[in-house]
Amino acid sequence: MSSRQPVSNLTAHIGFWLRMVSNHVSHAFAAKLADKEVTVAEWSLMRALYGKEPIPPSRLADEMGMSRGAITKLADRLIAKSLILREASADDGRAQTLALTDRGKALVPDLAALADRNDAEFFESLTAVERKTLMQLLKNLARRSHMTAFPIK
Amino acid sequence: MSSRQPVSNLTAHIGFWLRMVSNHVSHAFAAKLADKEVTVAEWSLMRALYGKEPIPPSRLADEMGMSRGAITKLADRLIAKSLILREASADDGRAQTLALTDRGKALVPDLAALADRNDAEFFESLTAVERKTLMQLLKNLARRSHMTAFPIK
DNA sequence: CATATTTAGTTGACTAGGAAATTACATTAA
DNA sequence: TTAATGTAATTTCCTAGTCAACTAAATATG
Repeated sequence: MSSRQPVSNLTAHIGFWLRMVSNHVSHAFAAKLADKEVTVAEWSLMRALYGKEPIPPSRLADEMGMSRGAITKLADRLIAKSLILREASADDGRAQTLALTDRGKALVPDLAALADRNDAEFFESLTAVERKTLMQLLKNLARRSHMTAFPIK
Repeated sequence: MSSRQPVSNLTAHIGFWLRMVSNHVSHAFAAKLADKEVTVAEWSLMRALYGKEPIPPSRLADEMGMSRGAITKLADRLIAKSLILREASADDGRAQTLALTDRGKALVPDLAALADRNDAEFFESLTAVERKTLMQLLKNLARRSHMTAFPIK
């Protein structure tokens, strides 16, 4: 039944190029973060905590698009590095909250600068108009497909 | 030293939206492939073999942007599913080659159809002009940053 | 031509995530 | 007010990668 279907070229898909570029950008960012001994997921969690009240892991899981189990382990690693801390919630005996330590708070601006630099590095080869167009197209796609969680992987 | 740097919003980065959309597209594709009991990496390897002479794992590693060890294991899984086969190279006693089985060859067009459908699903909300613009911008970025390996993850 | 080096592939230890089971607490209903 | 149900987080088991060590074969060198 399937033998007559033509097999389209991979590179004919927008998704192909999207993944190609996205992966390279993420890889380059991961390499920059590695100098600070932080992973992309760790950065993402720290950024989510920055400038906010302590947040329960379940909310981070939703925001970051990861499972709760993954957040537990990710938080464990950040706690081991003294970048965040976990505290039992005052009002709900089941709940925990996560918050940046002073060390964590101090590190976020450095990492944010790396993120800025990484983005600039890849996209400054486009004109200002092209960048705006690209951003707008991507935002539209995200909105129309109801993409809400922050993209980690 | 870092305390006065402003911390830019994550959503200000093109890379953020790129990753958001790319991850959603890939996830949706993975779900479609799952019905056929194939992973994205498995599809990618099969597609790389399709319509070609047997290929050494080392070349697949380069093309797919994965380590050789990963290709060994990925190939093991595909062999277990009788979708590809591994043969010793005639001329080089160290080398192996990988090729699709008949079953594998027959499956590729089905999977390619899923890839087509997935891409259409996400991007048909754009106009033809917008799609073309997006594709072109991504291709330019890929070219300018010398992205060669196929994007797997 | 014997030995050193390089190359192809595999294997093992480790990392990071998901899904389901588990634990502990909270809420609802009888 | 006790039992049933629901919810928050963690733990366990599994998958799929990386990197580094290893094996075997090919090539280069003294």
